Amino acid sequence: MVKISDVARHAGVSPSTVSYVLSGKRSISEQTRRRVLDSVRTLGYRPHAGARALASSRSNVIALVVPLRSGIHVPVVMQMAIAAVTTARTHDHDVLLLTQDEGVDGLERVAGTALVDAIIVMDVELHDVRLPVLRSLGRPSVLIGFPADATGLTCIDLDFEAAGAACAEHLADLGHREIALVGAPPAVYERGTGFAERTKTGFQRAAAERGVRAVVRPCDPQDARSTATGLLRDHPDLTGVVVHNEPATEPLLTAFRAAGRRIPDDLSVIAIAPDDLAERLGLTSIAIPADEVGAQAVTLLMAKLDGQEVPASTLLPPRLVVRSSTPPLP
Amino acid sequence: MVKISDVARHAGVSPSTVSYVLSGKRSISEQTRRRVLDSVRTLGYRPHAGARALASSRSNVIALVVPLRSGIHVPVVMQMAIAAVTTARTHDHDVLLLTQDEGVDGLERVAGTALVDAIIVMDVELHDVRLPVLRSLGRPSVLIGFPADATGLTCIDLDFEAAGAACAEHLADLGHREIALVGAPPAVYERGTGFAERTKTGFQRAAAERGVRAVVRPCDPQDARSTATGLLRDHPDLTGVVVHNEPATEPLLTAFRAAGRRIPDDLSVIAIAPDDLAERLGLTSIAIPADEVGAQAVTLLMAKLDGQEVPASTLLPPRLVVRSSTPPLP
DNA sequence: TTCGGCAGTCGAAGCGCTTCGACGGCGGGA
DNA sequence: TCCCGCCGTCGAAGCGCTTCGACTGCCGAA
Repeated sequence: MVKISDVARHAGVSPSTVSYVLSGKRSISEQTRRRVLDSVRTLGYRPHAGARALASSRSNVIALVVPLRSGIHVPVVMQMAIAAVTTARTHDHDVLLLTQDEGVDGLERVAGTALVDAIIVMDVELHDVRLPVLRSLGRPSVLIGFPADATGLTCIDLDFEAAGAACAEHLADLGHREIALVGAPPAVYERGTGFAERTKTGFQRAAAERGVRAVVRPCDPQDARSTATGLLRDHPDLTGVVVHNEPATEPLLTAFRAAGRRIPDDLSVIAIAPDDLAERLGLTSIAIPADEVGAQAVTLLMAKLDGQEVPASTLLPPRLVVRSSTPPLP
Repeated sequence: MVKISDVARHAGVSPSTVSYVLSGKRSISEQTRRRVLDSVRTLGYRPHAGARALASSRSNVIALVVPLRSGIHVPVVMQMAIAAVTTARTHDHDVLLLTQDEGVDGLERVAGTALVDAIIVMDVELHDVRLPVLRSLGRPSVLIGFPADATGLTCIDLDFEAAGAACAEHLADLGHREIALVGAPPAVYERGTGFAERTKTGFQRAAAERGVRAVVRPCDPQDARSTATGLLRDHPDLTGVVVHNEPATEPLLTAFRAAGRRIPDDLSVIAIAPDDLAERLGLTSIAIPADEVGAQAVTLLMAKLDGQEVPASTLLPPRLVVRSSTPPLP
């Protein structure tokens, strides 16, 4: 293994000079710089990560905690992870993969051993047990998703309120006068805050602003059929539906069709769902911008590592992709 | 930060004794052991990863290179990755996530800086440019998938030959007398060796042993329709089909139906494909055992890190899951 | 009784890097 | 002309851990 003293000898300088050339933390004459860099190249020098971490108390590694539970959409997670790794690399950092099931211990371990400098947690829950730990860990962190109480933490996610509003506005623009939002299962709403609630708020506000009648229904995926028929019974003039409930999306479409509504002829549909699902079903949709979330999470984390102040919450603007399920009304 | 000398002082021993208690590399009296472990616990000591790596030249981290190209099935990759992390943890190791596009440089970087002790590469190609690097890196590695020339490397994957055979046998058991394998696109076969070829070999061998007529066709996903009609025209007595071509699976089913064959009444179908696809389509199938592949890859790597000899190639036995697409013949 | 050997412990020497303080030389202001 | 201060470089002191050799008792064999 070639070490910094080898480079120093080869370049005719001291090890500390080599270090300063490489880190740029002190001014070095152009001539010395060049000589050192030449030696680095010809010797193929690579600083030892452990030694560097020990001396500088910076490992240049961040932890990424990925979720395991079944409700989540794997491609979205993967996309975020890849984006995170790619972005981390542009900041000269690497990514350590942790699974949800390591839980609190995992966080304490990687932070406590100084294996990582900072942490990204995906898929935080409303009352996540990891929150107090993250707050007291003494290392920067970024959460993907919003817990009930995010004080002292940095969070990022899609702006679900804007997403709800965008859906309502799109339908209003097309001429719909009565629209519905079919949301998460009742249990999710009962738990209080969260992305489900936000979508609803945005949807209702935008509809009100446009003078469009708006109804909101929760929906258990297994009750898709009854939700659909109930909705159509109570609101026979309904012409537009927003579905924010990934597993229920396909069943709902089936149920609407079974109830005699052609899509999109009789009923326009927008999904708030991963792009591949919407793509496959040909639905106008708002996707989770996974790449952007992953990349931004890392960017925020890097800023925090640099000691900068960052906004406590980052809401990414929704992007509505129009597909065949929301044509203009005749 | 509490360090080993703090523990030593608290326990009334020397730092080296603490180290030996923790590593178990020298015998320590039960009494001292207990005292040290108590101190460790009450002080909440965690060894500094960087210091440990520097002193022991072992980082206890392995790299996992995940593929990016579009052909791959994301949930399978994710499942392997999770299994790898979980298994690595049982061996007291962590996993660093690398993306394919870091390529050769990435491997040289993480190995050269001693950031990782060993490497797992997923989705190796037949003539992967990373192979020579892996061979010369001086660190253990395990490949998931088989390149054309695997000398000096450790590989693991599903046993596609056995999978092909299992499909043929299952159909033979059910009473089929003429069966077909619809495989990868022609280009894949032309490239020579690889999993496509192996499946074919196993399929043909088993069919021959059972006295069943067997035909093999490559298939481009966009030519699914013509492949299906051509197959049925040339072999009107065909009653069983094995599809080993993930993207073409659904189009092929559609094409068979369009050609007037009911599934499974007129035509039994087996897929060699990810479980979720087969599940969704209700097809009897052989899945890629992602969990097992990921876990075993890590186990092999750990054995190599321990200096043990491991088999150059590990072929995981296929498991055929019977669903509704292959009922017994009347 | 003597002594070899082993179990249990310690001290010290690194592992390879960063960083702090110091120092020589040189340019510019007084 | 003198001195201050800055630029560029060096030496040395760690960062926290592992590990090697050495030392001390103590037991059992001779």
